Amino acid sequence: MAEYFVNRPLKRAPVHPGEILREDILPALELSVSEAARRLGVSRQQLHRVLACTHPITIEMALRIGKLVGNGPGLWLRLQQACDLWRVEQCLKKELGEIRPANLTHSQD
Amino acid sequence: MAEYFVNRPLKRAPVHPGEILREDILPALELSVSEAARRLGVSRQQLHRVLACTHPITIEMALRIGKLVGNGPGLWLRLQQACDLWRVEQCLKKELGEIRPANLTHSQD
DNA sequence: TGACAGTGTAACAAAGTATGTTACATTTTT
DNA sequence: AAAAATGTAACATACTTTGTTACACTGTCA
Repeated sequence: MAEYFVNRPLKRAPVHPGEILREDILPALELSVSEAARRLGVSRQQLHRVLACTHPITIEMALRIGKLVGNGPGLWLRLQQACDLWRVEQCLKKELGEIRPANLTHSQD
Repeated sequence: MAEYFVNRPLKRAPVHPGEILREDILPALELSVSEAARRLGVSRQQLHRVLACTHPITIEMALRIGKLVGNGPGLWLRLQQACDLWRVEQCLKKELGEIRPANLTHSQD
């Protein structure tokens, strides 16, 4: 038991949702990159950047992809947010360490 | 029963996390805006913009606030994302309507 | 009363980012 | 071989977050 469900900062970067899209989803739907981009209403380059994991899945993109794939934007947003969170956490470790948690004042007003 | 748990687009904009921070959290911690900003390591103006709900809680802000409040960034990110999602959905309704969901090909390779 | 700290609001600049467009080389398919 | 799809790069554009500065208003306190 123990640490399986502990919400702890990850040691390594989470999987980028673009990778899942490229490796699993598009093949399952038998969609080429070009055709997927066309149907999503974005440029081929933009989709490519997402699939190459160099650009994030924005909320707009998540809505588009969610509509095309049929599962809604939630999954893609959660995956992307995990990536963003991890990245920003790395950069901010030092600054965050200097923020002291505020204590609740146990006043009984 | 029925529609309470249905994941349906909201009719009205979700509550901005800045409002919760301003109305509930900061008062409970007995922190002024100026002091909270100082402890968060951001400018007073930036915190004010968040509290006034004119600016979003970015991931960086969520990490800072989560550290100060003591509950982590998750809550703030979820609330903010709900706002963002709603806003973008409003702007994209038309375009999203034109995206036809892809059908799974039931191939048995 | 006056001094002072906190707050709301606005304008500006700076830095970063997502996206479309264009171009070109390489790979795959027909 | 021809055509289509893909990977990669550079550029411009628009948008956004943040800090800074400035000013007016409020409440507190000596």
